[in-house]
Amino acid sequence: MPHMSSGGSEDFYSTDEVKVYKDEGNKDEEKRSSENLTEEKLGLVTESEEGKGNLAGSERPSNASDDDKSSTVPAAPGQGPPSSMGFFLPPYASPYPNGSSMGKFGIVQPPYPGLVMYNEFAQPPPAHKGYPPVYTDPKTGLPRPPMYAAYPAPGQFPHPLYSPEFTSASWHRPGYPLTSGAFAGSFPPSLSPLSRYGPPGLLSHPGLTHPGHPHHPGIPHPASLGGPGGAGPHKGELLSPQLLDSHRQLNSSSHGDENSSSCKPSPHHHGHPGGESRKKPYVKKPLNAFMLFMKEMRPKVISECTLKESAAINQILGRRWHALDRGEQAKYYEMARKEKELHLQLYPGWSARDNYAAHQKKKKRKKEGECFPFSGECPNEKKCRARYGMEQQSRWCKPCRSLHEKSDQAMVDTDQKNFLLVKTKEEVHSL
DNA sequence: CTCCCTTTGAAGACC
DNA sequence: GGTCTTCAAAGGGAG
Repeated sequence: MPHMSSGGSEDFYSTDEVKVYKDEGNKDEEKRSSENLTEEKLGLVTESEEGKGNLAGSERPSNASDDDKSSTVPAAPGQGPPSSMGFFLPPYASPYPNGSSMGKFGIVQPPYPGLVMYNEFAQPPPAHKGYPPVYTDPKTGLPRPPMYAAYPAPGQFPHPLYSPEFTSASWHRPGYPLTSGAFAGSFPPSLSPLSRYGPPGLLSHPGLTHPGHPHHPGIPHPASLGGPGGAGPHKGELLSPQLLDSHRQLNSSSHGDENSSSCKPSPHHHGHPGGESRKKPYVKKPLNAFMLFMKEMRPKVISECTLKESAAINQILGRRWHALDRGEQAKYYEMARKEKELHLQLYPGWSARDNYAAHQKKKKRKKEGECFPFSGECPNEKKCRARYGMEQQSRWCKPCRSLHEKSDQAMVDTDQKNFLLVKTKEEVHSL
């Protein structure tokens, strides 16, 4: 990751880069990027398809050093040097705060032979590696291991499976905050397709019903717990009877003690607007490559600058995404592909359309957001931009133009801000 | 309390 | 088939 080696912050203050991604006046660049990206993406998937082994080989140089890296205490997010690209450390902790984990899965058996298990990550780190600090979620007050902690702190999870006898597997324990987002916001992308979804086979595996939670099926499906309630899909008809039953169990068991907090809706969870939908969990869309990347990189970016607004963070992440080379992006495309694959297997009848209905209100509002170039009403800049393109900005309505200028300026501001932050950090560091 | 912002990608809707 | 819209995550900000 040579381009990230300077601390991953160089992109923060590259105004030019901002324009590349933000100023769509740079048509050539955009077009190139767009076209090539499409091609590249196809290539990436194919590439990763063809070279699954390669992922661990040529494409895994950063991961390839797992062993090397594992010789040191793994850094918690934001603790490691920025240049370490910590997110390429094997962040394969499972996302499931209720104790379900990739590790458990690994222990039992891969439910889908077709799904490649990245066995090199299935090995726990040596015991001497220690554990990263455990943070406390300021909101929930619950212990919150680093988002991407590969090695959860001992004693943080009262789950029996985390007891010493499971030590060898417990390093897979979820390094997740028990977010109110009902796991939705808590899984670290993993090269494993099971990073978000509990192994379907385990969902109703009687053998995995753990003693503390007799009705707990073991591993909830994050996507299925998309609703703030985090209790399971309401699209029961979309689930297999097995899964449905599991989710019912989940609902009735309320996730047990330590996880009950995950059922509390978050004020910031916008998964499903509208009061009623808040009570009705649903099957979420599988994350795409960029979403996986964002999830992984967000804490890192946040730790590198004081920005907290997601919009700003996402802009940075967007630029970083473009800055990734093929190999690195390929990992995320591969992860996304597996996510999708697993999602499909878990919810064969599920369609993204299912979630549209719950957003009708929002949808309607946006639909109403038509461009009225002369009335000065245009709630969505992209309307004019899409309609007339950057070449004909003169045809854009006023709001669209000012919005566009504003967003450009915002980007510049953000970058200047970041530049100052980075500079300050560097100065402080040099002292 | 709810929605917006902001990003990219995937998928569905629509013409 | 091309274009548009919605939704995935996230959390501060605004109304």
